[in-house]
Amino acid sequence: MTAPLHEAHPTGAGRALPDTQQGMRRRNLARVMHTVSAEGPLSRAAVASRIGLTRAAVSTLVDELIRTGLLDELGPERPGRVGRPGSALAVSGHGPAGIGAEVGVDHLAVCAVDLRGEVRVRAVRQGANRGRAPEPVVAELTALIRQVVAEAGEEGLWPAGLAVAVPGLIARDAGTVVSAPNLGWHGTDLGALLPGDWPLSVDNEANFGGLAELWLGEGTPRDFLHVSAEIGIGAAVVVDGRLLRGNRGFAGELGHVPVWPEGPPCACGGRGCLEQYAGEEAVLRAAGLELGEDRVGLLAGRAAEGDEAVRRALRDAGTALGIALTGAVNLLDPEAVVLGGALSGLAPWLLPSLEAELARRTAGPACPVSVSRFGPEGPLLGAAHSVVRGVLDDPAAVAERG
Amino acid sequence: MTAPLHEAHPTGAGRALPDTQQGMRRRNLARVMHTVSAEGPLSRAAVASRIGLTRAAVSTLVDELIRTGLLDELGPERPGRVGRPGSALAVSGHGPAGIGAEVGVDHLAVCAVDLRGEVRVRAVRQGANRGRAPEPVVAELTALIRQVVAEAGEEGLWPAGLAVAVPGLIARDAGTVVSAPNLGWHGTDLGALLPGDWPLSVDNEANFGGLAELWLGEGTPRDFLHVSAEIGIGAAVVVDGRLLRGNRGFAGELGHVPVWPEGPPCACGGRGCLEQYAGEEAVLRAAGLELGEDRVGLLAGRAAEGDEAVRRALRDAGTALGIALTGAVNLLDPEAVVLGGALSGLAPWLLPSLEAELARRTAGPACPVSVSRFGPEGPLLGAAHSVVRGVLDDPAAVAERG
DNA sequence: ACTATTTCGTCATCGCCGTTTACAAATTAG
DNA sequence: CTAATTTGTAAACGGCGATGACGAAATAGT
Repeated sequence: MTAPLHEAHPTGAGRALPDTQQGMRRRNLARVMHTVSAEGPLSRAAVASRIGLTRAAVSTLVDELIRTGLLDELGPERPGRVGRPGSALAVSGHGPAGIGAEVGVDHLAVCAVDLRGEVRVRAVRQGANRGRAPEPVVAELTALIRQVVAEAGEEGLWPAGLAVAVPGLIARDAGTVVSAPNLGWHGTDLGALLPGDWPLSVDNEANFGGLAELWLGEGTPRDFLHVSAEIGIGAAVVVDGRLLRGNRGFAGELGHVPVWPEGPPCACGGRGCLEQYAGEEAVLRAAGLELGEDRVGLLAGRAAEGDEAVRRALRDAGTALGIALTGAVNLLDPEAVVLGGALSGLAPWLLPSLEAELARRTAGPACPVSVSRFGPEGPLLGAAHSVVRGVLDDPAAVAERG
Repeated sequence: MTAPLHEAHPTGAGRALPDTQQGMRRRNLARVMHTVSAEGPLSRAAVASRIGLTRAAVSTLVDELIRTGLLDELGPERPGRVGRPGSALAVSGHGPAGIGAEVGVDHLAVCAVDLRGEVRVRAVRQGANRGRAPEPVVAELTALIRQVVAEAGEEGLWPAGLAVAVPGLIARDAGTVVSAPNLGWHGTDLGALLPGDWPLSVDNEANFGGLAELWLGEGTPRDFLHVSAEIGIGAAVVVDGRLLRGNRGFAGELGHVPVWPEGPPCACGGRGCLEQYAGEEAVLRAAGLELGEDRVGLLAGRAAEGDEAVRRALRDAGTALGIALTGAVNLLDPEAVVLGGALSGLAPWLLPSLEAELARRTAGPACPVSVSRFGPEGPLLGAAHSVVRGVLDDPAAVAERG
């Protein structure tokens, strides 16, 4: 093919904001931050060559970022090459921090992450939240948050925002929990219950887990499916480095993909949904176990001991997951599937049947399936990092507030 | 919720090109073109208020676009309001045009679309292409293209690019047909067979059909699933106004989503794929008909006559489609599902069972299903318009060449 | 009919920002 | 110790949108 290829879905069209010189400046500040953040200590010249601007332009951008405390000048690099050594720049470990919080079925967790991406403070509170009213649970969470914020403050960090991961459906662009069956919450406006001191975002646990994988996973592609399961089975669909939320924000409801269309009825109104085969309750029932605390640990323990009923239950769950994922993979053609959340702990017993099913139903090479490094920590990390990313994406905004 | 909400998946990060003033200018030229194109004749002041720039800035942008022949000044508007009437601007009907081409199983089609979006020239050539070698088919297509280009030239249009719709899998960012089972083509490099005179793009028929729906459909949302079927069943997944292509460019293979996991074996290696229930061959077989020309017309005709076997076959296909779409809708949460291509002609008999199945398996309000206005013309229109969109997206580039 | 008001398009000026060019500083190569 | 290379900065330049003012062309009010 001699002629250049045309892109049929250009992105330039959907831009909403007017394109002015100030916007250009803001975007370039963001690109400097992202580059330094992603590629460690870097000289001005190195940044310039990476983002395609001149050294002079980068100098003024870096000056501004140093003035606002978002970048630190570490001093001259130890040279190995010819020429004057550059002055290493690094993202500051002080200043704005992302506060992540998680409402789990069995615990509450909060952490503070600095711009470098390091977890600086964390606090966890064990205790079953299933069936408790939102108000006392959120009150406890607020106490934890205030504690973490205070400790972070002692280290020179101030909260740039708060992100809360919840196991349930969240209304898009609003902090309202539409439905969290694990907790028994419905139509709960978290924004009204949480402190309004900082910018707040609330999102599905699976989504934040997927974002953690995208931002922190090593070698994670920009197109993948991140599957995580508690009682429900959720997936984060990441396309071209962006999380797909869907029209109402309900995208990723893998748990209600039909697997055997005439299977057992499901709460959603359908029959034979994935959740009926690979959901926590279904697996426990198939394994002959009862509901209780630390159900994943129980399953993993029994499976490791060689309990045949448990192993068979997990094998069957893997098969059902494989069927549902075959559909998803055919529809989305992702570069990889990543198992996170509770699934990562059960992966050894799920993976064989899952991968077999996926391979059996795929013509060419099957989509690779891997296990998240973060396990149950993914959502919390993803939440905190979403705030950090927000700062990296618009450093000028934070400079105005800081 | 008092605090502003934070976006967890900012787009600013992935920008590849350096952000310079020339880029800003180019983007603003594009925004002017898009605005005028989308909202009909508009004065400079109206454009300015819409895109957020000042009248002065828009004036210079418009001057440049008029100089390069992309915009026309129609003269003073007839005023209904107080104040000096503006001078109406419209997209030019001369200059660059998009050439769309389609390789169908039973026909070849080519058309030329001007920047206003109007089809100015079209040419169709009936004749079965199934099983023919690529070379003679593409030679015929090339002749049609040259004919259309010549006729367009007489109207003052010159080709800004050529886009070809093919019923099959296309390698991403290359003009190679990986597999087109309807035609019997495999690994065919169309770029080498087609004239290299213009920028070329090749894509799946379903994708171009979905883009036509996105760009030309009235009231079509920016998030939807466009399903079309010939022998295979393909879907265009449109997310936030962008076509989702997937890692290898194979996204949207709805035909191989498992519907009944232990159903009849499929060429893909799986069992019970949607194609085994709603694919053209399967429906014809279930209806007791034989393969032949104009198979869709045959089915529609018999169904209209009241043939019970045909109606039952279509009803069952609708049910299978409904099951597969339930999975897709749960995964993507689109705003709508649109049936296009051959399906639009059969919609009266498919829709009832399809919608019933979708509603039965959905908890809240089911995702609305509609039928494309374009029918079998969608892919051709989408292809031609993709070239036009490319011009609107970067008018400066075309000015350099024109 | 005449004036005031409103809106449109344009022009000159200004400010912002990345580029270009030049140069001093700091290192390695020979 | 000199030449070559690379870094960071400063000054002049040029492109581009914003600002403010002004004439042109319509309506609204008297």
